[in-house]
Amino acid sequence: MADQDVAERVRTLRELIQYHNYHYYVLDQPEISDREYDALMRELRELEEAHPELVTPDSPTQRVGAAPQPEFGKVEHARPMTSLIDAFSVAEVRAWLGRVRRLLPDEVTLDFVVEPKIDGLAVALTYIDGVLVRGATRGDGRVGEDVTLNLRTIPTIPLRIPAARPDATAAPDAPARIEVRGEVYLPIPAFAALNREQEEKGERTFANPRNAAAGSLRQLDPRITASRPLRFFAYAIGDIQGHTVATQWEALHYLQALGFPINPDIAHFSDFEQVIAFCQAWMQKRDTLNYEVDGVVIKINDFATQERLGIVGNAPRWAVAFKFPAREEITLLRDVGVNVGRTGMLTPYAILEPVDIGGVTVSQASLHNYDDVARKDIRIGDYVVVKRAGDVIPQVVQPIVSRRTGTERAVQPPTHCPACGEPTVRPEGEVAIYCVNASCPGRLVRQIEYFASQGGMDIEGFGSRLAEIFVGKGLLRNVADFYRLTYDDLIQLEGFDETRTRNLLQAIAASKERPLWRLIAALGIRNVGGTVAQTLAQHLRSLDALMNASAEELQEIEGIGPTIAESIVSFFQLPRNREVIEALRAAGVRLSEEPKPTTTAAPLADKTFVITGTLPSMSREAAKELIEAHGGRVVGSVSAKTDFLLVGDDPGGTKYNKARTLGVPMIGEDDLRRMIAQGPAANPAPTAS
DNA sequence: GATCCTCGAGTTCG
DNA sequence: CTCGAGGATC
Repeated sequence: MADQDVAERVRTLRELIQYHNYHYYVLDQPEISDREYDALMRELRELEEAHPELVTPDSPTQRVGAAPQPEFGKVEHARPMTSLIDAFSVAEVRAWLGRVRRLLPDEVTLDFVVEPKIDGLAVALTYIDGVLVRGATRGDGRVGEDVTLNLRTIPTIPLRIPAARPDATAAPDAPARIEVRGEVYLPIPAFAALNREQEEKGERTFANPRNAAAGSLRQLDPRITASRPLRFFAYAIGDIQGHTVATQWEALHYLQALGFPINPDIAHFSDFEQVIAFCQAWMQKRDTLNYEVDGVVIKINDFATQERLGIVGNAPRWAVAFKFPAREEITLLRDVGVNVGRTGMLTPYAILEPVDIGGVTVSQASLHNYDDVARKDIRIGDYVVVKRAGDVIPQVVQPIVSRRTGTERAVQPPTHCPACGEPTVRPEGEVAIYCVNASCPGRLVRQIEYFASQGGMDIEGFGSRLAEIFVGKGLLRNVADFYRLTYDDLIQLEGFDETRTRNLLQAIAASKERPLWRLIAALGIRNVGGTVAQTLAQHLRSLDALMNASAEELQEIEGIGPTIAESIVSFFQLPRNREVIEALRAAGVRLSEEPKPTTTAAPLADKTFVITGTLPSMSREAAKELIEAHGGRVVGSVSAKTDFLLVGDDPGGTKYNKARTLGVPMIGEDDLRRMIAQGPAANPAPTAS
């Protein structure tokens, strides 16, 4: 590249970075992902390193963040609030240690303090003679905004130190002056509640807890800040007079003694392998926390050693931030497609420019329903925030409105079914849009798929791909046609040799003997899933009884109300559906069942379980059957009525946290087996999480 | 009539 | 897993 071009590129990069700094730090509305931003910074840094004559004092590489907003007073930090060197892999963390080692004499031994890196925003609190006199945001690292009034509304920030502590341990005297640094953040449940509230009020929602915390702290009216449940953890001393501390570990405990909340999960290691293990353990654990953690900060413990290593650019050499893979990216929404569900429900889905989010390439995401799309004002051609949370399934969070060019198109709900072309219907008061054509081929594919699925008749080896082919070839016009398929029908299909053909025919034949409730569920009656089907099967014992029952009779059954009863009656009123039943009967499918012998003194009687995570030695389905076989019930979500949470590896955050707040005992697979073996009275010793 | 609990339906990538 | 909506209960 010619020197002139380099100078031009450097100028362009600086303008771009400054623009994005402003959006990120001042407006709390980033337009590009952290990754894209990092790439810009990296390019600029490399160019400046190759051409030192181009470096200027105001280059973004020489500063952090953006200038403070004019509405707040400016505060100069006693010592600059630096940023951290990032490491995106274990190898990069090791490389950091290697660089540190080379800068120090061999006889220096190192030990490390590690802290989960909470995704909030950094603040500095100044106390003089024990009184909180000022609180500031980081701003550009040198000068921040005075948000004292807002910070004073956060309950865990002491207004006076030493703060009274419940354990009544003797607290040290307050130092003459201290600047305490820490992170202000918003717990995830509070963030979700806040967004719901904002939505109801028709105000803009926040893309993530960090933005919400930043937005809450930057309120000009402290009463608004006070209404947001912000929290605080102290993590460093910026400046101190009248007391000395020698290490980071000591500093943290001194802060705690003064009454500041410190993160309970900090640790101190002298073995670097334990540091690495800590990082990896936290990467696994991050979904189970009720606050966002985007990495682990590793600091060299000894302050004298820190001093020797010093600061390069705007980041200290003695600390590194091990960053977890991103769970959120920004990408282009290319188009919006329409899915036809088994019930005829039409759901929009986003077709995205493929983007890597935490190691997985995401190219599609459900958009739920058209109301949701309209509420979020998502348009085709928008850049959108895409999140892949602990639940793995990607979702489109919101559009980047400021990045619009004016060529974006609004998303139109379909007026005609994409599969059959019939006009669509939107029932009064419902959000969903339906195709009501009973013989819509799109619906038929999904109905067939559902009939054969694991929750239904469980025809092994028959999935969505085959459902499409079989319907397309006209081999299946309804679910009863499964039992008419012959060897000759299948062998002609692509990919079907003799073995595969025989296997599928065998699997279909085996499905004739499924329990009655599976057949009822597999029929796909609206509002009738596995649980309701079991209730119906237990009370009525045969499909004929179900078919001939009136709505009134059905409502006698506990758990069946007017809506479900009506769904069932109208399903069997359709001649088409009665014909299918007769065909199933003729094919020899089991349509009734014997009354179940009453279970005697089941050890888990009347106990409700919720399962989360991966169990060591059995599938969740197997665990469910085991519990039900011994009289217990398994439900999908934790509530006050839940007796036990069965916890496996990598538990989901929602259930785990709810169980913890409600005090629901947590048990492991071993505890469950013990409860079953020991009989009804046995209470488990809940294992530590 | 309000509130809590539970169920059904749809869903991504490799 | 999350959402919306049905059912039971006060």
